[in-house]
Amino acid sequence: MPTTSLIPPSASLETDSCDTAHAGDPAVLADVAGRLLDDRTVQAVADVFKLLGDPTRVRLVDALSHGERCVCDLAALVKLSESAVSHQLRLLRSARLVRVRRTGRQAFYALDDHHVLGLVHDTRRHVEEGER
Amino acid sequence: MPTTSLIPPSASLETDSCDTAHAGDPAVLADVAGRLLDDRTVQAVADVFKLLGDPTRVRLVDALSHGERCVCDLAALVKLSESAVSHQLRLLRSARLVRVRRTGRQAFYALDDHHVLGLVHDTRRHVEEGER
DNA sequence: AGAATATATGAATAGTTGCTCAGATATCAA
DNA sequence: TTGATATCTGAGCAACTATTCATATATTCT
Repeated sequence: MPTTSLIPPSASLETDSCDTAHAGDPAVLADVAGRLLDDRTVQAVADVFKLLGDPTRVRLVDALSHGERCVCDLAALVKLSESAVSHQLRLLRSARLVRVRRTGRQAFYALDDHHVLGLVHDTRRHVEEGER
Repeated sequence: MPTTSLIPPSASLETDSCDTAHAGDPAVLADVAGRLLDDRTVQAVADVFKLLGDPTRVRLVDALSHGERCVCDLAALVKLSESAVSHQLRLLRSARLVRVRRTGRQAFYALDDHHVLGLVHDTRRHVEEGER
């Protein structure tokens, strides 16, 4: 069920939207407005998606889905410099999507979030479903 | 189960990674490399996330989750110009995340993808779980 | 101690993105 | 037709991003 509102989508007659001051049926619109996600949540959600919205970071998450890896192995897997990988891992780490375990001079990164893999898998299924 | 590989994550001894030419245990690394998502999939997945990685577009998807809406109502809901909203809707539309239904001079947009709401909901739950 | 290795970090830069503004298109109303 | 409304589109610009390069830090080996 895509609609949670009790009031039907586009009001009674769909011709009474968008006159002066750009107001649709005020009652319906106010109802929807009251149900919108708050700014903080919207920003937080967008931030997570933005982090996953880069091929390099998707590759890193994908690589880490097979177990923890050190920076230089990750660099080899995603075919980028260790510096570039380190920069990206820092972003993922500051959002707690990955965590580090340091041993000697090596840093082993691992996924630190049971949701992230799910998101990537869902999206993967979605794009594979869409190409036809 | 986060790990799909049959070969354990960091090889037998975790000290045999990253010598010359940045190769960890070649066997393990090659195994992981062979399981990585291909470039096309990675790019497609990142593209979807990138699309959702913007507060305005998250707001639009959220607003549309309560039913179809015309451009100017959406503009009022997300508090942006109709031009800005139209630009963003075009991006969402070209990725088939939303669809249009034109009636007279109005354009009613609706979610065109049963996965997208799920992604937003999952991520919302994730960020709300993370703040504590 | 000194050299080599693994990672991290800051600055610089090329590329991208999201908005505004002005104008185009299309529909409806008088 | 003329004017108003709803949406779309292109150009321009300020802000952001991902990489590279040079360098710093920290650890191990000889």
